[in-house]
Parts: sequence; C-alpha cells; structure tokens
Amino acid sequence: MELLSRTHAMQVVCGVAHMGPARYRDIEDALDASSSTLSARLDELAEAGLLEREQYDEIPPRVEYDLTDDGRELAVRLEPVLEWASER
Amino acid sequence: MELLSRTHAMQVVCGVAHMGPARYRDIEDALDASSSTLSARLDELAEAGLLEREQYDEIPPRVEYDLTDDGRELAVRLEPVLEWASER
DNA sequence: CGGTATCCAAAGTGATACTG
DNA sequence: CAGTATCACTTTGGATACCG
Repeated sequence: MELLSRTHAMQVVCGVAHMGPARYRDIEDALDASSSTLSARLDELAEAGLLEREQYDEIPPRVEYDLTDDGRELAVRLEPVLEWASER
Repeated sequence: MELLSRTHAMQVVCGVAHMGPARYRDIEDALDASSSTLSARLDELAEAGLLEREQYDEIPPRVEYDLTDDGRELAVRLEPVLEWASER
C-alpha cells in the first residue's frame, strides 16, 4: 500500500495496463512525471513484482515495461478507483 | 488522488465503510495512526466530501464519522484494492 | 472523549544537467 | 532512447504534550 501511495504509482499500473508493453518514453509522456520520479516508480513496481522490465539491445535502446499477472490483477482492481477519481 | 495517497486515507474510508458510523477512538484503534495524523486525514476526507462529521454535545463528548454517498461509492471501489494489498 | 499545538526528522519530488 | 546524479525544497507524519 505504501508503494501504491507514492506519486503516479497507480497511474503507472493502469497506464501500462492500457498501453500494453510500454516504453519508458510513452509512459513518461502519458503521465507528466519527472524522469527521476518515474524511474524510481518503475523500479519499485518492478521490484514488487508488478511490472516486468524487458530490455532490447538495439540502437537506439529500447526498453519495455509490462504488467506481470500480479500487476494485471491489481490493475483490474485499481481501474474503478482511478475512474472514480477522474469523474470528480 | 493525492488525498487518497496520504497515509491511512484509504484505510480510513474502508474502515468507516465497515464500522458504519464510527467514533474517533474506534477509528484510531483500528488503524494505528497517530492522533495528529488521523485528525488531519479525517479533516481532509470531510473537506473532500467523503466523510461527514457528526458531533453530539454530550458529556463525555461524542463524535461520529460516517461516509457520504460519495464516500461510499469510493469505498466500494477501494475495497478490492485493499483486499489485494492484504493478500500479499 | 476528541481532539489541537509544536516541533522536527525523514522522506519524497522535481528541476536541471548529464551519460551510455 | 532511457535513464542517473545532484540538490534544494516541500511535505509529511509521528512523538509529545496539553486543552475544552
């Protein structure tokens, strides 16, 4: 719960839920969070087993984040809350 | 959303949802939050129109907090999230 | 009982600049 | 592109003590 309470955490989870595998940049654009904060959040969510980070060794670099099953389960439950929040 | 992200906020909402009209002390006991923090959270939730504060002029004093319709709606959506959090 | 007042340490966040 | 480093700053929240 403390993780979810950090800034943008729920938005990241639900954002990735909608975008499917998402690149760092796409998440950043979708959220309006600073790069350092977003980076921290992604790390924490990955550490918590909610996100999976896939790195492709290409040039330019590509990194994709996707929800784990656990993360997807959370997203389903989170969605109505974010929806509620956006409605007011 | 920032309000919900503050400590114990979601727990207060769902706690009151379960307890029905709840007294300050009962909420405090249920949550393990400091009095100042809990006080702040209750104020904010009331201000946001999620909680209603009912004060009875008795001795000893009695104050009850209950969810508004809006708060109840939120509680319904919040429940699955808290449940998810408690399951891990 | 139901808070408030004070104080303060700790944490979280973003702006900016820079890197592999 | 996908971050990390630094840093200054704001906010938060708990401990403690006290009040109507």
